[in-house]
Amino acid sequence: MPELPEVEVSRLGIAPHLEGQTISRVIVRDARLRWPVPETIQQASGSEILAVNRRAKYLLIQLSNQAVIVLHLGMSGKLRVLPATTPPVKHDHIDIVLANGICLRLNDPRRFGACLYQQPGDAPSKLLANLGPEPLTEDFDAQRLITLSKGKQVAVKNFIMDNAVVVGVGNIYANEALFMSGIDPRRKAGRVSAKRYEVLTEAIKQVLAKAIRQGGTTLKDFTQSDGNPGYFAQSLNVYGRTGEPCLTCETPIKSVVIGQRNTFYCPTCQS
DNA sequence: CGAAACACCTGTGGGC
DNA sequence: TGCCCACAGGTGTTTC
Repeated sequence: MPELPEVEVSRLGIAPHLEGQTISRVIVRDARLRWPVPETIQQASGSEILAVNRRAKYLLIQLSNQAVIVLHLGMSGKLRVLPATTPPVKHDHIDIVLANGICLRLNDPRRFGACLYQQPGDAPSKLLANLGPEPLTEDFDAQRLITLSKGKQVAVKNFIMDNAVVVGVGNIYANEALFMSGIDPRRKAGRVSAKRYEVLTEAIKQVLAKAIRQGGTTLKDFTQSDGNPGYFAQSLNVYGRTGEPCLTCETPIKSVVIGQRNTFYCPTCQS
């Protein structure tokens, strides 16, 4: 489900309901997520939620006891804010129940998501250790792409989807940013000019920012935390449009598999 | 070492 | 209508 815009939209949706509230208990109906949900998460009970932050596609719920609940939505995770009395449905794995009767509920059919509990004394999670810069900050710039791509044989599409290079660029927005930049996704990262990396950097920032403004991309099942869909799907130029005319030149959009992922591009506009 | 393949898991849509 | 296969927005691990 989520790339960075969808995670950010989720964060914006849930944060006002959580911040300043006290956790009364945590219900784990199924601990079998990507990693087992730790028993220690029960220690969150009684703590106040100070902030809901985001790093890459991880949501970080900062607690008054100095611990952090780390959530990742994987491919199919969804967060809803509901009355805690709402009967759970299939794949409603975790509830973070608040003292005011509201709960944050995680539903994740494929269970590729994660819910971890990081305490001050714990070894720092390796998950967050090797992440590149946030794409919407000035820490992410063209020079970084130019420097890191030197000599790289990997396809430029895989390069910008590498979380060590820049975080948050998933399959949809990698395809869209490369279309906006006129770059063939199959081109080797080391064979993209500095000038084009300047354009690509701005395209990544623009496409992610616009997607956040539009509430994310709803393809099959993404919904904002209020249950409404995102509206970015209607802005997609190439993703999922195999055989349909390029919106610039009317050439049929092509698809190829790169790095196990479906990849869409215009053979005329991108080189 | 870098690059590619594999793994995890369930639901859905298309073709027959 | 039903069955089977292919595929899905992510990312850590294994293999070459």
